[in-house]
Amino acid sequence: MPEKITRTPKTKIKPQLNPNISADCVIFGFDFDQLKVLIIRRGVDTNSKNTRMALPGDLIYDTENLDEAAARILNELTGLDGIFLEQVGAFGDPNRIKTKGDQDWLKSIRAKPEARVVTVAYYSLVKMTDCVLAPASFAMSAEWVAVHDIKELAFDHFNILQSALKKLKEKLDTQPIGFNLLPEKFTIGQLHKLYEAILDKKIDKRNFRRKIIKLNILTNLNEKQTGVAHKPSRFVKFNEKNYRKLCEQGFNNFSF
Amino acid sequence: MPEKITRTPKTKIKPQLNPNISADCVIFGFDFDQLKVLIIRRGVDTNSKNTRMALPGDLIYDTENLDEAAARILNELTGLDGIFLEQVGAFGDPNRIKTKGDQDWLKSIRAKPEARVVTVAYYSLVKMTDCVLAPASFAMSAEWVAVHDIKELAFDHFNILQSALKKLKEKLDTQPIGFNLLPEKFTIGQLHKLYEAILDKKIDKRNFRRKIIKLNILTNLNEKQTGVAHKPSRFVKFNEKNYRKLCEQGFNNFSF
DNA sequence: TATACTTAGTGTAATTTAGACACTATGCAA
DNA sequence: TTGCATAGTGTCTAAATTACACTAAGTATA
Repeated sequence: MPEKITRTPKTKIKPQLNPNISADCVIFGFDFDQLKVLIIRRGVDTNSKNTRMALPGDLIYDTENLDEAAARILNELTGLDGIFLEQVGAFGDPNRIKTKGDQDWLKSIRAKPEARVVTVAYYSLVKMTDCVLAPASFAMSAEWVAVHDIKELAFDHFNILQSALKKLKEKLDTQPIGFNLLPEKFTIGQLHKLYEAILDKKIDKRNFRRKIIKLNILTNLNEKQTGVAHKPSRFVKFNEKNYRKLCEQGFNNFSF
Repeated sequence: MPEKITRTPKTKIKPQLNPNISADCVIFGFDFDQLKVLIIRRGVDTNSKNTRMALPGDLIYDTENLDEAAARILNELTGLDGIFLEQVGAFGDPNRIKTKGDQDWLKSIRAKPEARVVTVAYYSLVKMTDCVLAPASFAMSAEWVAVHDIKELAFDHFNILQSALKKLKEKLDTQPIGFNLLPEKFTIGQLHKLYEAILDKKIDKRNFRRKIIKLNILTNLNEKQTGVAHKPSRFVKFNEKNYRKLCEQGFNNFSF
């Protein structure tokens, strides 16, 4: 499974899942309208009434580090590599996986469903269109769900989601990571909408444009939108070189 | 040992250390001059030449949550309870405790020194004068070391320390947590020095005073310094009520 | 006892940033 | 051809940031 892991164990023991440590991923996407999260759903193979939704996650292998485990989970679910991925933190309440519904689920996927598991949560930002979602299998299927529509999740995953959201907002306040959610070419209007979706508030259009343009990290493209029922917008792309230059100057404020 | 833990395990199994999960604490203190960290040192019972320094930490009990584990470690080392404590994150490189010196140490304190251990790091802010340091024992002794003087630590603890420092700086940018490091009564000059020590840069005195005073979270005391070889400064104390009021207004910027 | 030393405590001006606000332009749809 | 939707643009005001220098009040020391 962990085919991307290059680090090899010091011992001769074959890589095995650690029963006490897992990694969960909050994978954010943006459909030009809403902030979405990749959610897995327990299949209909059980007779429980309400299907339960959860964040993708897995126990970690003893040979991989935490970042690698999160990247593996992300890759298995989306086919993507080299994606923005940042740790949210560890979640380790002894009772975080102890409710009846949670245990039912765990019994179907884990060797030791009752083991104490501390999970390390990550959030990642992906371009939704780049994702090749794993086909729905017997055990679970992955789907994009609007953050706003998520009212509860299995285990402590709703809590994890909220923490990831908070972290994402804070990060967006200091670094323009939003580009990770958009395609190569995008419009300032789309970027604007993205900020509003993540920060969950209205941002004045002119103030937003002024501020982002002044940073000089957008390169204008000689291309416009087509087929839209309004004045077409010019496409731009993220200028990574200028961004790095900006960072060297100690840039760390991009709040709205 | 975990006498403060009120949460009881669902199972009848007696609380035991989880071999794969530990908590480490970066305990910051301030001596009115430098930012310090509480460091433990392996005793002189071994014949290794350079004594190794490390952050206090321990495997967690299966019955306690992560915050409780960190609070327990803090309490065991300082005698303090109810202290500011915040998670830094999880550190889980498979090789983080695999060097020769690290293994020698672990063999002297752990049942399974080779087990894969993911540690969850916390940082905490204490009033140095309140600490009753555990007496130096055979195994280890605790001492305050200036952050600037720490060039290396056992395991991945230097890395953890740097992450904790980063987190502390970020937090200080949004909330006036520095009060946790000062006694009840303090002077604005001391607070100023604290900010300079943590942020590791000079801050203009008048701008600092203006900004902190405007927040209205300091209460003037009718008391002055005595016995100092300069104009005595008036003591102030932190006004928690006004601070809460401020927070409700959405206060989240206190950067210099 | 006078002088040096140290930190306390204070104000202003210039620049930058944040926030509020309204209209014309351009393409498609009806 | 009218309506609709989003693109794109500038100014004014208030607030925040930054830079900057002197006097005050104690102790230490010569």
